[in-house]
Order: sequence, then structure tokens, then C-alpha cells
Amino acid sequence: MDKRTPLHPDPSSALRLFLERLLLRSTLGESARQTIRRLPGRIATFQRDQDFVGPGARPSHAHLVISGMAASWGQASDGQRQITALHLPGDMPDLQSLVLPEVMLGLQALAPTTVLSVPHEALRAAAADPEIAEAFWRDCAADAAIANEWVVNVGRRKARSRIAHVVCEIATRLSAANGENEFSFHLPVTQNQIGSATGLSTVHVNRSLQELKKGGLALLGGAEARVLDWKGLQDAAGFDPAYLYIGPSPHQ
Amino acid sequence: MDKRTPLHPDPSSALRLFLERLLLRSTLGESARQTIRRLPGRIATFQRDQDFVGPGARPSHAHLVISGMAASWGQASDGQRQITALHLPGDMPDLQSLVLPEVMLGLQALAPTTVLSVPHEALRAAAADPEIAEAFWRDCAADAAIANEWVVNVGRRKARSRIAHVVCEIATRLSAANGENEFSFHLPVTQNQIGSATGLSTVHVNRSLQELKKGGLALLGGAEARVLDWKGLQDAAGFDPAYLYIGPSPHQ
DNA sequence: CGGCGGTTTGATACCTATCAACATCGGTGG
DNA sequence: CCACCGATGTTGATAGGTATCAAACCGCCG
Repeated sequence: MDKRTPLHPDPSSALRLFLERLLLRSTLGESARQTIRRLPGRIATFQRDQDFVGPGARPSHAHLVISGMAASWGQASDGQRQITALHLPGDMPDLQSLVLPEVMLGLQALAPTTVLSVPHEALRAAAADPEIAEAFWRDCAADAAIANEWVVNVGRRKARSRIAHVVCEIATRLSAANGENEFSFHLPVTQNQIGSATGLSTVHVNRSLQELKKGGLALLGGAEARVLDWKGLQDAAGFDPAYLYIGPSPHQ
Repeated sequence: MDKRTPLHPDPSSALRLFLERLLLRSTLGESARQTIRRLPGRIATFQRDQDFVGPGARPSHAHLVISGMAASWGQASDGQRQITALHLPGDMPDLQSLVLPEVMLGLQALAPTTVLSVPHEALRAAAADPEIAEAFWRDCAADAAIANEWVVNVGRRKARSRIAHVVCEIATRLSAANGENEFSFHLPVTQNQIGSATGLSTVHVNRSLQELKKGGLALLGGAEARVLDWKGLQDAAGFDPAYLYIGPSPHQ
């Protein structure tokens, strides 16, 4: 278990997290909010590097990240993993398994992570409310938009920018979730995992991180991230938060 | 106008195309099918390399590709484009603008392309039918899955594999749409555009294509693609069609 | 203390981008 | 019919970015 982040031992506070997350992008009436808050679920914890959903599975539950950090990944035929998205507390990475029962990506914990397993039936029942169905659809669409931006990141930017872009994204998403600017936050990922996310080798991640440090832009290490120069980092990354669809960036 | 593919001058045949596309992944009752078939729309044509949706726009219509080929793209801050998805006849690339009004990607025609512009209002009205809403959501989720696979493609595979993978994807999607194996098909993209899609330079695309030819795997050129060795190409690409969510590959 | 995972550094090889030049081809106009 | 032209494709040379391998270092924890 991750001792550093507050635990959410009860489903109800976890679901409040989920509700706030949905409300970032969608408007829900009181009855819809009630439905979300009353979803059933079972708490589960996973250790660092543990896969909790594998490609080709047909899970009967969707997973709501409560604490820690998770990642979706795919792999090339040689077995090398590529992380395609990072999931922060409040995210439900496999919500789309409601409409596509066979998930084709893997989900792993990047650090000790707590999730709430919510049965598909309950989510499907909730989605009978058109307001909720639209909110779910909207979040899936936003995930697709984020995935598109990752393609750009990995395909067209060079090492330093790629890493800076991921840091900017996490900082912005955390800030949106917490309602305040986050320039110094817990980022429990190794340089190896950053490489998996950016399509770079571990060694090159290391060198690029040193460049970011030397340039006075950001400081990563020991599972902590500190943004020293938000404007400069954003510049180096070519980061425009619009694709995250969480309103105007709290930063700037 | 593209003279080589049959034109669909009337909306109704275009909408049949769209309906077949939805039925690849979803089940729709007769009333829902009627609703789709009766959607309003206006035909429009675009020339090669013409953008018909730009980042930051708030379009009032969604676009159904009828003939030709389109691509969604994003760009790095230096202006370099990265193609994040290819759109074949029957696809509606910006369906997600229904729930995320501000589109953050661009859409361009790769070749002379005909589209049907369908008003958001009409689509939203159609989505009042839960069956249709779910079908729309499902297609958005599938698009997200495809985007994830592109991240893997661009991030972890080497040049030859990346190109082979894109060819495999197009061949499989065309085959699914047409109900028959397509080993030789119209692929109106320049090597430059292939580079934009795979994160490679034009020159390197050229060399890699020659390797594919020399290896007897595939032949691309003159807006035509011919797959010579499907199994071998699939191998070189590390291609597994499951992520497309269009049932078992028609190939093999 | 010893091991372990993570980070850092260096040497080297490979892959890909870039630039420049040239070839090919279809279309256009004389 | 031929000359020309622009777009596309091809080739070679070179530079630079990144991967890979190996080794050393470090902090943490048992």
C-alpha cells in the first residue's frame, strides 16, 4: 500500500472523486449525481508494476483509480511496452469496456495503487440515464483526444519536449482535479516508465531530465516532480492544454 | 473530384454506408436504422490537402466520408503535422464533436474527397434513441482504441514495421467495410503523407517502402497498394487486428 | 554490512533526419 | 509532336539523435 497518499477506504468517498471528475466536463442533475454516488464497488489495491487488466480480457468490472497512479499500455510484437495514457485518482481508465467488452490494452499500477472495482451491470444501469450516458461518452471522447495528442508527442517531438509535455499534462490534470495549481507534486514513476510513455530509452530519459534540470525548467526524481519554470516548460513542450478538455488551464 | 471511386451524389446512399459502418460494431433495431438512413446532410467535396476542419473550431456539422480518404492530424509547436488517424468511406471522423463541441484536431483530405455534412442537431436528435447513442459511444471508444495502437506504432516500432502496420490496418478496415479481402486497393497517399502518419521523414519512408518491395511483402506507389504476402506483412508489422473491433479479420 | 532497484556516466553502433541532386511521370501549352 | 513544368519519387552523403551495452554510483532496506 502507498502510505504517502491518503487512503480512501470507503467506496463512497471514492465515488465522490469520480463524480467530481465527471463534473469537470459534464453537467449532471441531482438525480444523476445520486446515481453516481450510490454505485457499488469493491476496493482493491495493486503493487507497483502489477497488471490488473490484460489485453484480450473481458472484465466484468471497470476500475476507478482512487490513489496512486496507473497506466494503460500496448506492446509491440517484440514485447516492448508502450504506455499510452496515465491515470490519476478519479480516472476510470477502462470505462470504455462498457461498450467494447474485450479490452485490447493493459492496465498496470505504476506505484502502489488503490482502485474501486465497479460492476459493469451497475454502470450500465446508471448509463440508462441519458445524462450519465452522455457524460460517459464525453469522457471516452476526451480520452481519445488525449490519445491523439500522445501520438503527436511521440511521433513529432524530440526527447526533451516529449518528457516536458507529459509533465505539463500531469501537472494540468492534477491541478484541475484539485482546483489549485500544482507545481510540486507526487509523481511515482521511474525514468524507465517515463521512457515507456515517451518512446525513449531509459538512458536517454535520464539525459533529457538532466537537461530540463540544467535549464531550470523542472526537477524530477525520487517520485517527486517540481516545476521550476512553468512558462518555460510549457514552451519547451509545445504544450497547449486545450486537448485535455478541462477548461482553461489553472496554471499560467 | 476523384474519378476512380464511385460517387455517391445522394445523401441516402451515403447514409447507407454510414449505417453499414455502425452495424459492424453495434446492433440496431429497424427503427434506429430508419433514423440513421433519414439523417439530413449536404454533400461537399474537398481537394487534396485541403483542411475541412481546423483545430479550435466549433463546427455545427459532423462529416461523413463518402469517397476518397481523409486524415486527422495534430501538430507540434514547430508546425510539423502528425497524422493520428486515417478515415475511409463510411467513417465519421468528428462524431465526437457532438459531446466535445470544440474539436482539437484538424481534418484534411488526403486525396479528392467527398463528405456528407450532417448537422449536429440531427445527430443529437438521433442519439436520443439509446440504441443509437450507444452505437455512437461505441464507435468513439473504438477510435480511442485505434489511437492507442497508433501510439504504440509510432513509439515502439521501427520504420518498416510502422509502415507495414498502417498498410495492414487499412487493408483490414477496407476488407471489413466491403465484406471481401482487399489485397490490392486504392491508397491515395504520398510518401510524404505516410511519413506524417508514421513519424518518419519522407526519405526514410521511401527507403522503407523499397525494403518492403524487396522483401516481397507489399508494393506501394501511384496511389495504389498491393499486398503481396499478407502473412509476411502482418509479421513484419506485428499486426493483430483485434484493436480495430470489427470482428475476426476477413483476411487469412 | 550486503543486496537491490534506481540513477548516472561513458563508449559505441545504429537508425533516422536533413540536405542536395537527380530521375520519373503526367499534364500543359506551344 | 515536342518542350516544358511541377509534383512525386529516388539516390547518395552527412550529421545528429537515440538505443544499446557495460559499468559505476547511490540510497534504501533487510
